[in-house]
Amino acid sequence: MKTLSRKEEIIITASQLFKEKGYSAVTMRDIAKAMNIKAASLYNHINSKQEILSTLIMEVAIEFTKGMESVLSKNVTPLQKVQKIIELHIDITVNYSEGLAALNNDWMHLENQDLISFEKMREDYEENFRKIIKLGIETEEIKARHPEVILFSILSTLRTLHLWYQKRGKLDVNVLKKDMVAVLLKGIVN
Amino acid sequence: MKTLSRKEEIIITASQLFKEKGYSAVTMRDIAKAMNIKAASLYNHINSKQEILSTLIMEVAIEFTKGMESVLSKNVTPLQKVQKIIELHIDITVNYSEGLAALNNDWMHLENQDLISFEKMREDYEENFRKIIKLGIETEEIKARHPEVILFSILSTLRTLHLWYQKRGKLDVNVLKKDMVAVLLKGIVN
DNA sequence: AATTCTAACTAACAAACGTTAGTTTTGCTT
DNA sequence: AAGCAAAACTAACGTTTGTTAGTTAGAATT
Repeated sequence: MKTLSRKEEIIITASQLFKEKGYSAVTMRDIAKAMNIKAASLYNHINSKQEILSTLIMEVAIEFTKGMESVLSKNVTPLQKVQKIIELHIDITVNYSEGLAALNNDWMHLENQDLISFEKMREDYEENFRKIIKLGIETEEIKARHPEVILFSILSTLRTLHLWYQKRGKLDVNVLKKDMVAVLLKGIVN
Repeated sequence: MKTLSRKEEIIITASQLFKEKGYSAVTMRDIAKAMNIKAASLYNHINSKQEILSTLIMEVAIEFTKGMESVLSKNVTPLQKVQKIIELHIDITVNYSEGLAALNNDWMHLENQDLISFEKMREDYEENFRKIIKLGIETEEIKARHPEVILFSILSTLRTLHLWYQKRGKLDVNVLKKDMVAVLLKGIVN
């Protein structure tokens, strides 16, 4: 068990508050109060509120980018790659729940180069996913529907998984993966 | 074509800004600037910033509640009810895009009775949906998977549809309904 | 022409915001 | 016990926030 630095504790506390109310609605005094210290004390460890957001989001964004690269490098069928992507999202949801919430809800409050980098990473990620789906349609593994609808329907489910994962008593990860893959790929109709 | 009251114009302008940056990050001066007037002038037409949010969200929430009641009253199979719910979400997405964004992202900034009412409506809505799914599993129309996973996977897709509907050049509503129903119910695998 | 209504304006408020500077306390290492 | 680094503190700053009060310009109604 790694001991957390004070800076890491601040970021974790902040991320929990961000998840509840969003970045803009959380003040430095809120974060400090949750740690039983004064707002000014936070600045012994961090440089700005913006830095907290940036640290949180960029860490998760890089995790997605690395995960997608790993999926792309695998020598498997397009459909199996889709399955790997679903599992990737579930792993990140479990390990970075609060950071994921910030990424989903507060990315637009990033500034300067961080915002540009983030948007590029997201665009690349979606484009890679889209290509896999299109390839799967060509090989007839995947049904010939509008790729955009398929992409969006899978991604939106995965992106909001963090909201449910905590509410419904933290299901077993492997069970969750199996169920999600089944529902998303094979539908719900008998 | 109904002419809008000044109050309605303010609410529409605000809702567009809320959708971009979230309720907390939008100031009264932002809203005023977008209308080429001063912030103080807004108060000739509205009582508070909170009132704008409340008006926006409650209107859409009531639309969902009425829609669900209509679905429940229909004498059709559970699976057909699920289909009706999907179509309900798409209709609301098309007609109340910005209000829907506020409902999804900023409901937690409602205050007092509005917050209580909203949470009750959402809980009832989900519970009704859940019951329909469970009934569909009993009648074997729907696959026997964890109902919570089915519920969440459909709802999360529908709830974030508004993000895509504008980005991807406003597809024809009827085509969209058909595709969404197909993907959500029958999956993507051949 | 006088009146009323609508919708804008200027000026200002108290509170809350992120942040800085300088100082004091705390707890470990020597 | 002394010294030191880490981490807290108090006090304050300049801005921005939502909002109120009182006033003015123009259009519609009498």
